[in-house]
Amino acid sequence: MKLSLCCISNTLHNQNIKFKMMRVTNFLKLPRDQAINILTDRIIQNFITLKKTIEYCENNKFHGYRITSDLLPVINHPSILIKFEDLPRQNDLSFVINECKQLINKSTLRFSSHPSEFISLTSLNKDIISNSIRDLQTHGFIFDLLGLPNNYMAPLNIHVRKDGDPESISRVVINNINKCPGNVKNRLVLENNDNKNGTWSVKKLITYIHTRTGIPITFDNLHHEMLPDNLNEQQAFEAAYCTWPVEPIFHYSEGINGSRKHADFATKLPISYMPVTWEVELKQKDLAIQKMYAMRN
DNA sequence: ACCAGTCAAGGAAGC
DNA sequence: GCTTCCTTGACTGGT
Repeated sequence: MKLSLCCISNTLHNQNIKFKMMRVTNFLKLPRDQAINILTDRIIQNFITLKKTIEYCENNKFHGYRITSDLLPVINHPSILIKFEDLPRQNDLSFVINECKQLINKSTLRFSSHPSEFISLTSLNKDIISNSIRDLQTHGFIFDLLGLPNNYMAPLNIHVRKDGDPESISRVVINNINKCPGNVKNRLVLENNDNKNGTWSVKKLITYIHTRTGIPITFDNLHHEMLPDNLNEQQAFEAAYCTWPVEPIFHYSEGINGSRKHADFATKLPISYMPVTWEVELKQKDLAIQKMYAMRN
């Protein structure tokens, strides 16, 4: 059983090793130079936290790590728009990023990222699409900087969020995916979703998008439970599995009382019908993973 | 030192 | 057609 940590280690968090944020309103309140300096300090801190979190995963024999999308707060916001290379202290940034890169280079972990829920490749509004693609590009850029594979070994996983006619929505999605640069497109994968009466089950993603593009489909057990679309768990798992040219990264979580609110800990273990790495979306994070590894024994 | 309120985003759902 | 909620963890500002 291979398990992967999502973004944050609660253990490190309790030691005050945290990812730093910055809010748009706060940034805009300050003189731009001062705001950029504060932001840069926080970004450098974030790469140090990233390094410590990866080390923690290694030391605890985890099998993967989902890199947080909050490494570079607010830089892509339409009213801020800073290019990474325009940040000050480039030497300091290069230094911490290189440390992460070296660590990743000798690591056996699978790395991934799950860009924000608010990224939309389905919108008919051009600004929303260009904002979304810019955000994805930043993810691709960071993955490149960290020396991560430019392929599905290091996937960028997003949802198709809009419900409705799968034929017309899929056409919009595919068209917009094709606008993404190679370092995004080569890594982009799509995950099943679970809105009430929702559209994007594993089956629909495969039928309307995978078969036309080859884009791999991420299986999420909880989303599948909420929207099975006439496939049982094994069928959905195997159908999604077959869409990946490399070993898949799937998502495992449990809801509280049949809801989609994530539970603290697992009560059972995911069934790997075929070998996969499971990203564990449980609130107790690394503690939940450790408990799952202990349950196996 | 601590706590409650706030915040970024697009879409869904409720009225 | 408008408002509220969803989600997340850290920041902010008041005490």
